[in-house]
Amino acid sequence: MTGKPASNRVYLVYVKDEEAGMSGQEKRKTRDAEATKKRIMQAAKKEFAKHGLAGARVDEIAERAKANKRMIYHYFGSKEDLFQAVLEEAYLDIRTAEQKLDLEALPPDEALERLVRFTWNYYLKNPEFITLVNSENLHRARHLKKSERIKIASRKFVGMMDGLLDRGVKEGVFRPGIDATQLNITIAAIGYYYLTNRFTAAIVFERDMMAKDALEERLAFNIDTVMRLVKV
Amino acid sequence: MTGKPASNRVYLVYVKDEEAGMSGQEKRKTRDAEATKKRIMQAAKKEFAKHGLAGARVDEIAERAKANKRMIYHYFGSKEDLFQAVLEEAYLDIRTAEQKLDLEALPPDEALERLVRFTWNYYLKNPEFITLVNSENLHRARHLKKSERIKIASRKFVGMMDGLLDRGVKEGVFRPGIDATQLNITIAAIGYYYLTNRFTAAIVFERDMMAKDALEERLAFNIDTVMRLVKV
DNA sequence: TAACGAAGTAACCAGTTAGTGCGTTAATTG
DNA sequence: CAATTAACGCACTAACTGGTTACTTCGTTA
Repeated sequence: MTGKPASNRVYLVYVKDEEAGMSGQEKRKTRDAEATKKRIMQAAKKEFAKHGLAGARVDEIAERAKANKRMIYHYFGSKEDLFQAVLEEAYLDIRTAEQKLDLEALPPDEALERLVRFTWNYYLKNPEFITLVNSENLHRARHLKKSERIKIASRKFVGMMDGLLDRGVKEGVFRPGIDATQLNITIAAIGYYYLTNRFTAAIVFERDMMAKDALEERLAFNIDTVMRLVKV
Repeated sequence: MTGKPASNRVYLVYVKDEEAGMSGQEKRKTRDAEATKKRIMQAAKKEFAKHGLAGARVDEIAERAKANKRMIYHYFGSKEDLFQAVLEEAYLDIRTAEQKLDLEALPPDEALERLVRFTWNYYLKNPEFITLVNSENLHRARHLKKSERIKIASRKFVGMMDGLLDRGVKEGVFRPGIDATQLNITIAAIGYYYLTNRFTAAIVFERDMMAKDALEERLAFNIDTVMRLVKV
């Protein structure tokens, strides 16, 4: 009736996570902002990859990350901002891995084959990347547009391919006049399409697209395709 | 107080759609199940293509179709069933168009080029197809799996390609040993990937992917890629 | 022409979902 | 060690959304 009404909320005491017999796993520290952020990012990557931006559920991400939903909003601001963070990290990861291929140290044709193999294997081992990119394109690259870091990393990547093609032409192993962008897109396409559309393709072609020999056959076919395209 | 309470709903009188000066367009009949169904399908195709299955809004579809939401559930049962209907129609449409190409009447190399051109142009003119397929793959082809009609149409399509390759080998214009499925996937991939990922690609490659000359360049590159792949 | 089934409609509902208010608890620092 | 700061958590809500109820009205046909 008078003054402030007493809070009717009930708060539980923190439960120590030292459950008996649960050792072996490194014990989660009680407070660790970076670790929590990382767990949220990982969980979000999975969830966004599985259901797309619209289909993903923030509650699900929180649960998977073993974090409170409030933390997501604390660290990332909104569902969309979280998506953007996840997407940016995914792009940066593949671009970084590409830089590590050290293609400059190899003869042009070997370098190109290595790139085709790498691209294929990266998609294969990081299926979330493909789905995230699909989602982002459904949203007309609205999020990627904002990332300056991605633009810089992309330029470096395109430059690397330009250099590789030039070198191949100079050494007489590649025919001249090939556009680096077109080649890049093709290398990505022949792997990406196979993997992203493997479910519908399995029905159309009545094959198990993910069988070990099917995957090997595809990689060999793709290398062949690219080599026939560039060789003199 | 007693007996049935009177309905408190207010019903509006049907509004005749003979708005002054709106002629020229063929007047919509007051009752036309087929037309309504078709409008719903078209609206759904747009909405699903634009936002994906999860992102699409049934209310939006109803509005765009100028139909009542109840009609969607009356004709299609559920949002998912509507998606399935739209997807099936989309697949049937491209498979039908392919059959009409009459590739058997052409020399093998010309037939193949025609198919590459057709595939590219079909994707270009039917952007919803690509996005629907992406959505369906996000859902692991859950809906397509149920469609027997698609399976039959697919078999016919694969058979056509098999025949074309065989004929090319016999006539000595194609090299032997090419797998029809791999080739098919590649033909689709190099067009599909370019178009579906045009938004992120525009950022990575800093190009306008949809500029007229960019599109022409890509088609030429794709034809070249396929021809180098199959020719002896 | 009465009557019946199909086409059409608006209001409603129950469950979901992104996002918050407001509090507690652990770590850090003066 | 007191005070401040940052991490964390529960309960809640406003808006949304797929689906339904309960009707009206049109077109056809027995």
